[in-house]
Amino acid sequence: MPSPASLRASNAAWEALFRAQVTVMREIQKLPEFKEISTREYDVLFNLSRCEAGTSRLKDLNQHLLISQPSLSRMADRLEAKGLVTRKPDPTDQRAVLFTLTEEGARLQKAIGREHVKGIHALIGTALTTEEFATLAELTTKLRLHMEAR
Amino acid sequence: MPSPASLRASNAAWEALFRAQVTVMREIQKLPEFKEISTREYDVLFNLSRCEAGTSRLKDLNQHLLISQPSLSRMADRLEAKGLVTRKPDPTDQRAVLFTLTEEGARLQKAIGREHVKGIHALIGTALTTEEFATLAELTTKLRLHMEAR
DNA sequence: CAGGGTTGTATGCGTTTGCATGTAATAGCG
DNA sequence: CGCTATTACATGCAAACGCATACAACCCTG
Repeated sequence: MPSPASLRASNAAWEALFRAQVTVMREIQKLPEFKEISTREYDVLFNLSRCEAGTSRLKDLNQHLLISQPSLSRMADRLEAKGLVTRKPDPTDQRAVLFTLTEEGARLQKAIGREHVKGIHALIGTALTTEEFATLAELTTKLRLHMEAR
Repeated sequence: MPSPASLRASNAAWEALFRAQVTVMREIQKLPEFKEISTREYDVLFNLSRCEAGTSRLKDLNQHLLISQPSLSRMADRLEAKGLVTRKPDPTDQRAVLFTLTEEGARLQKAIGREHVKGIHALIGTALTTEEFATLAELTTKLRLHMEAR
């Protein structure tokens, strides 16, 4: 049975984190860089760009996203149709499909990413000090790693 | 022109915050308390419960949510059909509609809220110390308030 | 106090989503 | 080995979403 103080601390933090995320994300969605593709689609391209050779299985990619597996499968259809990713069978597992950023996809991701960096900074750059941002990054990273290790 | 260090600090923090939110939210959506209603619907009930007399205009409510105004209007239809909220014209502005939690709606929100507190704690309670949670809450609250003041 | 602009909500419509399920490949167990 | 369970992805279908727009009430300026 956790102590009331411990319950309150973790809940207050999650609540505050979630509200902040909603507030920032509302503004991010209005930024010009997300006229061409949605934030969800960009998130897929971004996650792919962090993978070895811009390649990932759909399952592994899905792990880092909020959308369901069927939704990701269909989003992959659309991104493929736009020429931003390719689908290839995984040679080591015939069930799996490897998604890879095309050159075009990688280029678009980088272009949007650069704009996005400026956009984020314009939105929140003066909200906290550099030290506070660093602390925030540390704490949220620690939180995420704890979840992933569960 | 912001310094590169400032750009990096705010972006790294947002990136880490966002990833943590995705990771935690993925697990939250699987919790049993969100079988009956979705996390998005709960979020509406929760926000309403924080309003004076459980009442808010649709516009004001929408300010705190990621979904669009038309989506909220239709979600209100569904919540109304389930008997969780009521719609009444605002006497001070005939254009506006006041949403109010019904007793049933307030009861459900509290019941889910209580479960949710336990669920959150089970997910992240041991990820950080109480002091770290407090710092995280402070920083994310400061970030949100900065956004709202823009 | 008229007339055009603005604001708050609802609705038509095409798109995206999730759930349930189907299919094919792998893993694991006797 | 063979047979069932599991895993990875795709697809049918209904629900939910966002965009554009309609509509009505307010507001404001002359």
